[in-house]
Amino acid sequence: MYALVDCNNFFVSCERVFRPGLEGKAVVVLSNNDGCVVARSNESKAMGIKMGTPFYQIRDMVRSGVLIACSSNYTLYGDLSSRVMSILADAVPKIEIYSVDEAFLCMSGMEMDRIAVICRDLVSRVKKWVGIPVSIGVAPTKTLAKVASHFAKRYPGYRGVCYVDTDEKRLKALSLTPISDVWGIGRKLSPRMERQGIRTALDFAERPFDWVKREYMLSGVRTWTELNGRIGVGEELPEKRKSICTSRSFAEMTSDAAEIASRVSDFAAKCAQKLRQEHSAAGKVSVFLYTNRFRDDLPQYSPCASVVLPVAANSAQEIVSAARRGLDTIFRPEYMYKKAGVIVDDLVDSDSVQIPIFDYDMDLRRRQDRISEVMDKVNSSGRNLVRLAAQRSGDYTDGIRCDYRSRRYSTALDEIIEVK
DNA sequence: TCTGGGGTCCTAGGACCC
DNA sequence: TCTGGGGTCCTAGGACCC
Repeated sequence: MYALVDCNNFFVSCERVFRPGLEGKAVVVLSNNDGCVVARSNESKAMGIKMGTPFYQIRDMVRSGVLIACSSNYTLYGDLSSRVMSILADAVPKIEIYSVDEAFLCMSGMEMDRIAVICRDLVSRVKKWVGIPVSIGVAPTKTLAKVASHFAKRYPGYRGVCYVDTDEKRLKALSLTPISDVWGIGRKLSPRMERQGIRTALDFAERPFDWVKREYMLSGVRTWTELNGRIGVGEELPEKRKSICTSRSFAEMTSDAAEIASRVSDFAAKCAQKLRQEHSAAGKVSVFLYTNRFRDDLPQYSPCASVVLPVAANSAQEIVSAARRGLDTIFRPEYMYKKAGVIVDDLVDSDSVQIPIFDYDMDLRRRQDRISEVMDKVNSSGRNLVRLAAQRSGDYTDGIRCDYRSRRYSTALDEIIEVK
């Protein structure tokens, strides 16, 4: 059995922990730049506000006081997430953290009675110890556990935990689940399925295997298998990432080459820092640019350039210099850019990097590694006190709008101590 | 005026090989 | 007019997730 633990309206719940006055109110959390809605309280969902709604469309509701907006505060959410996860990890032999607000608990070999005790306990413990409400879905496969957790979340009668542990319950649950709510069926697939007469998860699960395979190939078969109660989704998520991306939208569009170059340098330096944090090195550095896709009155351009490094690297100097070279090949001054980013790919373990035998300046590499080490130490406060001249004077998150930002309630103290 | 960021996996098709 | 067949590997783009 799997238990999927899902934090309810996670970002909103995090804000509520430190502002109890938000309880019972219609609240939304906004993306970077206060651009669009990324989390909603039940009350704001009930008002019809959709995920991804641009903020300007609901600004009047905020002004008139019927809706409260919070800028996103990912430092806070990350900290509360790790507190929740450590409580979950302590309760079961094995946990797979699936996202910032979700984890699968592996309950294999346990009696249902025991599972029920653990789950009930976790709902109240996480609420009491961290202040975050969670819902739990229990079922024989991950996809069914997701279905179960939706019921747990939607109907208070379940008191936070829903079990799909018999075939009867499975069929009932699937018949009440719209196909678009199924894990793995997204916005492109669900309209297509509906045209084929598939309205609910049960409609899909009842189609013959061969038809599913022909129409929806491997990923369709996987979902179909899981809905029918047999494991189709693999066990473990890899512990190390395979690519790392740092990107931001700009508050205002720009064509300024120097401005964009320094932004890209910031993103590249941030990627290098993330690489070092998980002891990885990148074999490839890519840069991408976007014009404003919502402005159909303006010419559109969204290039991407990749630079292959002769030797996998993670120093700020090397990653930034590769990113700048890539940028030079795609930058065109006649466009107005709204967003840029850097992706590092082909990651390898940093202490197993292949060094060429000939034509390689080992001394330079050692110096760069040493410089990175010192930079990381000095910058461990989170403020970029030491940076390359190519970077901007601030940090890569500077210049983005966040008019409704909460404080770093749970991490600010650590920061002050470290700076001292 | 104003529309996020960061990942994974899969597939089709091209390049290349014999 | 007419131009093999069958593999593998890589990559870009598209789908999905939160």
